[in-house]
Amino acid sequence: MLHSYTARVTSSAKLSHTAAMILQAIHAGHVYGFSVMETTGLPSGTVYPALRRLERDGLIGSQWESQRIADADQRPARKYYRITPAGKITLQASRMRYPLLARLFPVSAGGKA
Amino acid sequence: MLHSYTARVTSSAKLSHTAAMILQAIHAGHVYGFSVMETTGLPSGTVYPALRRLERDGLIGSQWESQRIADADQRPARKYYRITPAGKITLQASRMRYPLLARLFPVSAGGKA
DNA sequence: TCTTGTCAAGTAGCATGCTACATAGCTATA
DNA sequence: TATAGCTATGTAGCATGCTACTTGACAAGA
Repeated sequence: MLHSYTARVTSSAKLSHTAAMILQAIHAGHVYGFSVMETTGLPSGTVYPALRRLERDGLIGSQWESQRIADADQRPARKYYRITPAGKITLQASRMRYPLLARLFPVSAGGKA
Repeated sequence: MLHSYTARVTSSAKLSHTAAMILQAIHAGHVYGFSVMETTGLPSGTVYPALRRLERDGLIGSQWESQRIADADQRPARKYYRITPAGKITLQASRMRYPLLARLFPVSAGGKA
Protein backbone atom coordinates (compact mmCIF):
# COMPACT_ATOMS: atom_id res chain seq x y z
CA MET A 1 0.00 0.00 0.00
CA LEU A 2 2.51 2.61 1.15
CA HIS A 3 4.99 1.22 -1.35
CA SER A 4 2.62 1.56 -4.30
CA TYR A 5 1.60 5.03 -3.13
CA THR A 6 5.24 6.12 -3.04
CA ALA A 7 5.94 4.74 -6.47
CA ARG A 8 2.96 6.57 -7.88
CA VAL A 9 3.99 9.91 -6.43
CA THR A 10 7.72 9.95 -7.21
CA SER A 11 7.48 9.03 -10.90
CA SER A 12 5.23 10.99 -13.22
CA ALA A 13 1.91 9.19 -13.27
CA LYS A 14 1.03 7.71 -16.64
CA LEU A 15 -2.27 9.24 -17.60
CA SER A 16 -4.96 8.09 -19.95
CA HIS A 17 -5.61 10.44 -22.83
CA THR A 18 -8.87 11.58 -21.29
CA ALA A 19 -7.37 12.23 -17.84
CA ALA A 20 -4.52 14.13 -19.50
CA MET A 21 -7.05 16.24 -21.36
CA ILE A 22 -8.85 17.04 -18.10
CA LEU A 23 -5.58 17.90 -16.35
CA GLN A 24 -4.73 20.21 -19.22
CA ALA A 25 -8.14 21.87 -18.99
CA ILE A 26 -7.49 22.57 -15.30
CA HIS A 27 -4.08 23.98 -16.16
CA ALA A 28 -5.69 26.11 -18.86
CA GLY A 29 -7.98 27.75 -16.33
CA HIS A 30 -11.13 25.62 -16.36
CA VAL A 31 -10.82 25.29 -12.63
CA TYR A 32 -14.05 23.54 -11.60
CA GLY A 33 -15.84 20.42 -12.79
CA PHE A 34 -18.72 22.01 -14.67
CA SER A 35 -16.33 24.23 -16.60
CA VAL A 36 -14.24 21.22 -17.62
CA MET A 37 -17.43 19.50 -18.77
CA GLU A 38 -18.47 22.52 -20.81
CA THR A 39 -15.17 23.03 -22.56
CA THR A 40 -14.48 19.38 -23.33
CA GLY A 41 -17.99 18.00 -23.75
CA LEU A 42 -17.00 15.10 -21.52
CA PRO A 43 -19.86 13.82 -19.33
CA SER A 44 -19.97 14.29 -15.55
CA GLY A 45 -19.48 10.54 -15.01
CA THR A 46 -16.09 10.96 -16.70
CA VAL A 47 -14.99 14.32 -15.29
CA TYR A 48 -15.74 13.98 -11.59
CA PRO A 49 -14.22 10.54 -11.03
CA ALA A 50 -11.20 11.64 -13.10
CA LEU A 51 -10.78 14.77 -10.97
CA ARG A 52 -10.94 12.56 -7.91
CA ARG A 53 -8.22 10.27 -9.31
CA LEU A 54 -6.03 13.19 -10.33
CA GLU A 55 -6.33 14.54 -6.79
CA ARG A 56 -5.75 11.08 -5.29
CA ASP A 57 -2.50 10.96 -7.25
CA GLY A 58 -1.41 14.41 -6.11
CA LEU A 59 -1.58 15.98 -9.58
CA ILE A 60 -4.25 18.52 -8.54
CA GLY A 61 -5.48 20.00 -5.29
CA SER A 62 -8.96 21.27 -4.49
CA GLN A 63 -10.73 23.80 -2.30
CA TRP A 64 -14.45 24.42 -1.77
CA GLU A 65 -15.66 27.91 -2.46
CA SER A 66 -17.07 29.78 0.52
CA GLN A 67 -20.86 29.61 0.72
CA ARG A 68 -20.98 33.39 1.00
CA ILE A 69 -19.39 33.93 -2.40
CA ALA A 70 -21.60 31.31 -4.06
CA ASP A 71 -24.67 32.91 -2.49
CA ALA A 72 -23.60 36.32 -3.74
CA ASP A 73 -23.36 34.87 -7.25
CA GLN A 74 -26.71 33.06 -6.74
CA ARG A 75 -25.37 29.66 -7.70
CA PRO A 76 -24.23 26.48 -5.93
CA ALA A 77 -20.74 26.51 -4.42
CA ARG A 78 -17.92 25.34 -6.66
CA LYS A 79 -15.03 23.03 -5.91
CA TYR A 80 -11.99 24.78 -7.33
CA TYR A 81 -8.99 22.80 -8.57
CA ARG A 82 -5.41 23.79 -9.26
CA ILE A 83 -2.56 21.81 -10.81
CA THR A 84 0.32 20.84 -8.50
CA PRO A 85 4.03 20.87 -9.39
CA ALA A 86 3.84 17.08 -9.80
CA GLY A 87 0.82 17.62 -12.03
CA LYS A 88 2.82 19.94 -14.27
CA ILE A 89 5.53 17.32 -14.68
CA THR A 90 2.94 14.70 -15.54
CA LEU A 91 1.22 17.07 -17.96
CA GLN A 92 4.49 17.58 -19.80
CA ALA A 93 5.02 13.83 -20.02
CA SER A 94 1.48 13.42 -21.30
CA ARG A 95 2.03 16.01 -24.02
CA MET A 96 5.01 14.02 -25.19
CA ARG A 97 3.02 10.80 -25.15
CA TYR A 98 -0.12 12.21 -26.81
CA PRO A 99 1.05 14.65 -29.49
CA LEU A 100 -2.42 16.04 -30.21
CA LEU A 101 -2.92 17.29 -26.65
CA ALA A 102 -0.92 20.39 -27.45
CA ARG A 103 -3.53 21.46 -29.98
CA LEU A 104 -6.37 21.43 -27.49
CA PHE A 105 -5.85 24.66 -25.63
CA PRO A 106 -3.93 27.86 -26.28
CA VAL A 107 -0.24 27.44 -25.42
CA SER A 108 -0.45 30.17 -22.80
CA ALA A 109 -2.80 29.05 -20.07
CA GLY A 110 -5.64 31.57 -19.99
CA GLY A 111 -7.85 32.45 -17.02
CA LYS A 112 -10.95 31.13 -18.72
CA ALA A 113 -13.05 29.92 -15.85
CA MET B 1 -30.88 -8.26 -31.59
CA LEU B 2 -32.06 -7.14 -35.02
CA HIS B 3 -34.00 -4.35 -33.36
CA SER B 4 -31.02 -3.01 -31.45
CA TYR B 5 -28.86 -3.34 -34.58
CA THR B 6 -31.36 -1.28 -36.56
CA ALA B 7 -31.51 1.40 -33.91
CA ARG B 8 -27.76 1.64 -33.86
CA VAL B 9 -27.43 2.05 -37.61
CA THR B 10 -30.26 4.49 -38.36
CA SER B 11 -29.42 7.08 -35.69
CA SER B 12 -25.90 8.47 -35.46
CA ALA B 13 -23.98 6.32 -33.01
CA LYS B 14 -22.99 8.14 -29.86
CA LEU B 15 -19.24 7.85 -29.67
CA SER B 16 -16.86 8.11 -26.76
CA HIS B 17 -14.36 10.95 -27.05
CA THR B 18 -11.56 8.52 -27.81
CA ALA B 19 -13.51 6.64 -30.49
CA ALA B 20 -14.49 9.97 -32.05
CA MET B 21 -10.85 10.99 -32.09
CA ILE B 22 -9.91 7.75 -33.86
CA LEU B 23 -12.74 8.15 -36.39
CA GLN B 24 -11.52 11.66 -37.07
CA ALA B 25 -7.96 10.41 -37.55
CA ILE B 26 -9.23 7.93 -40.17
CA HIS B 27 -11.16 10.71 -41.88
CA ALA B 28 -8.03 12.88 -41.82
CA GLY B 29 -6.08 10.27 -43.74
CA HIS B 30 -4.44 8.09 -41.09
CA VAL B 31 -5.95 5.07 -42.78
CA TYR B 32 -4.40 2.13 -40.91
CA GLY B 33 -4.06 1.25 -37.24
CA PHE B 34 -0.36 1.93 -36.76
CA SER B 35 -0.72 5.38 -38.30
CA VAL B 36 -3.59 6.21 -35.94
CA MET B 37 -1.42 5.06 -33.04
CA GLU B 38 1.46 7.24 -34.18
CA THR B 39 -0.54 10.39 -34.69
CA THR B 40 -2.62 10.13 -31.55
CA GLY B 41 -0.22 8.37 -29.17
CA LEU B 42 -3.07 6.06 -28.21
CA PRO B 43 -1.93 2.49 -27.42
CA SER B 44 -2.69 -0.48 -29.66
CA GLY B 45 -5.02 -1.94 -27.02
CA THR B 46 -7.18 1.17 -27.51
CA VAL B 47 -6.91 1.65 -31.26
CA TYR B 48 -7.51 -1.83 -32.63
CA PRO B 49 -10.56 -2.71 -30.54
CA ALA B 50 -11.97 0.77 -31.27
CA LEU B 51 -11.44 0.27 -35.01
CA ARG B 52 -13.26 -3.04 -34.69
CA ARG B 53 -16.19 -1.38 -32.91
CA LEU B 54 -16.33 1.46 -35.43
CA GLU B 55 -16.47 -1.12 -38.22
CA ARG B 56 -19.03 -3.21 -36.30
CA ASP B 57 -21.22 -0.12 -36.19
CA GLY B 58 -20.83 0.62 -39.88
CA LEU B 59 -18.92 3.89 -39.39
CA ILE B 60 -15.80 2.62 -41.19
CA GLY B 61 -15.02 -0.12 -43.65
CA SER B 62 -11.75 -2.00 -44.10
CA GLN B 63 -9.71 -3.79 -46.72
CA TRP B 64 -6.50 -5.79 -46.43
CA GLU B 65 -3.63 -4.63 -48.56
CA SER B 66 -2.42 -7.13 -51.16
CA GLN B 67 0.56 -9.17 -50.01
CA ARG B 68 2.38 -8.23 -53.20
CA ILE B 69 2.31 -4.51 -52.42
CA ALA B 70 3.37 -5.04 -48.80
CA ASP B 71 6.22 -7.27 -49.98
CA ALA B 72 7.34 -4.63 -52.46
CA ASP B 73 7.45 -2.09 -49.60
CA GLN B 74 9.22 -4.71 -47.40
CA ARG B 75 6.78 -4.41 -44.52
CA PRO B 76 3.81 -6.36 -43.16
CA ALA B 77 0.48 -5.92 -44.96
CA ARG B 78 -1.77 -3.14 -43.69
CA LYS B 79 -5.47 -3.13 -43.03
CA TYR B 80 -6.75 0.04 -44.66
CA TYR B 81 -9.83 1.83 -43.29
CA ARG B 82 -12.13 4.40 -44.79
CA ILE B 83 -14.99 6.35 -43.23
CA THR B 84 -18.52 5.50 -44.43
CA PRO B 85 -21.32 8.01 -45.09
CA ALA B 86 -22.86 7.01 -41.73
CA GLY B 87 -19.45 7.56 -40.18
CA LYS B 88 -19.35 11.10 -41.54
CA ILE B 89 -22.73 11.85 -39.98
CA THR B 90 -21.57 10.47 -36.66
CA LEU B 91 -18.32 12.40 -36.89
CA GLN B 92 -20.28 15.62 -37.35
CA ALA B 93 -22.42 14.81 -34.32
CA SER B 94 -19.31 14.04 -32.31
CA ARG B 95 -17.73 17.37 -33.21
CA MET B 96 -20.82 19.09 -31.88
CA ARG B 97 -20.70 17.05 -28.70
CA TYR B 98 -16.96 17.38 -28.10
CA PRO B 99 -15.98 20.93 -29.09
CA LEU B 100 -12.23 20.32 -28.86
CA LEU B 101 -12.25 17.60 -31.53
CA ALA B 102 -12.22 20.24 -34.23
CA ARG B 103 -8.81 21.41 -33.06
CA LEU B 104 -7.17 18.04 -33.50
CA PHE B 105 -6.64 17.85 -37.22
CA PRO B 106 -6.55 20.37 -40.03
CA VAL B 107 -10.06 21.26 -41.23
CA SER B 108 -9.29 19.92 -44.69
CA ALA B 109 -8.66 16.22 -44.45
CA GLY B 110 -5.14 15.63 -45.70
CA GLY B 111 -3.78 12.46 -47.31
CA LYS B 112 -1.33 11.92 -44.48
CA ALA B 113 -1.04 8.16 -44.24
C1' DT C 1 22.14 -18.77 -37.46
C1' DC C 2 20.61 -15.93 -33.90
C1' DT C 3 19.51 -11.40 -32.09
C1' DT C 4 17.67 -6.89 -32.42
C1' DG C 5 14.76 -3.40 -34.21
C1' DT C 6 10.91 -1.57 -36.92
C1' DC C 7 6.38 -2.08 -38.98
C1' DA C 8 1.72 -3.96 -38.31
C1' DA C 9 -1.95 -6.19 -36.02
C1' DG C 10 -4.05 -8.55 -32.19
C1' DT C 11 -5.92 -9.68 -27.13
C1' DA C 12 -6.92 -11.01 -21.76
C1' DG C 13 -7.60 -8.81 -17.73
C1' DC C 14 -7.82 -4.74 -15.09
C1' DA C 15 -8.53 0.47 -14.94
C1' DT C 16 -11.10 4.06 -16.57
C1' DG C 17 -14.92 6.28 -19.34
C1' DC C 18 -19.87 6.83 -19.91
C1' DT C 19 -24.98 6.20 -19.33
C1' DA C 20 -28.46 7.19 -16.63
C1' DC C 21 -29.52 8.53 -13.17
C1' DA C 22 -29.26 11.19 -8.26
C1' DT C 23 -28.91 15.35 -4.92
C1' DA C 24 -28.94 20.22 -4.15
C1' DG C 25 -29.37 25.39 -4.63
C1' DC C 26 -31.03 29.29 -7.15
C1' DT C 27 -34.41 31.85 -10.19
C1' DA C 28 -38.48 32.38 -13.07
C1' DT C 29 -42.97 31.00 -14.46
C1' DA C 30 -47.60 28.88 -14.21
C1' DT D 1 -47.16 25.65 -4.36
C1' DA D 2 -45.43 23.14 -8.21
C1' DT D 3 -42.78 23.01 -12.31
C1' DA D 4 -39.01 24.04 -15.29
C1' DG D 5 -34.45 25.45 -16.21
C1' DC D 6 -29.70 26.48 -15.03
C1' DT D 7 -25.57 25.73 -12.09
C1' DA D 8 -22.82 22.35 -9.64
C1' DT D 9 -21.50 17.94 -7.90
C1' DG D 10 -21.90 13.06 -7.35
C1' DT D 11 -22.32 7.67 -8.43
C1' DA D 12 -23.69 2.39 -9.66
C1' DG D 13 -23.28 -0.54 -13.26
C1' DC D 14 -21.97 -1.43 -17.86
C1' DA D 15 -18.95 -0.18 -22.00
C1' DT D 16 -14.67 1.15 -23.37
C1' DG D 17 -9.62 2.32 -22.69
C1' DC D 18 -5.07 0.65 -21.45
C1' DT D 19 -1.27 -2.42 -19.71
C1' DA D 20 1.32 -5.92 -20.86
C1' DC D 21 1.87 -8.83 -23.38
C1' DT D 22 1.50 -11.89 -28.15
C1' DT D 23 2.18 -13.09 -33.21
C1' DG D 24 4.13 -12.15 -37.60
C1' DA D 25 6.98 -10.03 -41.58
C1' DC D 26 11.05 -7.75 -42.94
C1' DA D 27 15.85 -6.01 -42.60
C1' DA D 28 20.33 -5.29 -40.36
C1' DG D 29 23.89 -6.65 -37.40
C1' DA D 30 26.55 -9.93 -34.41
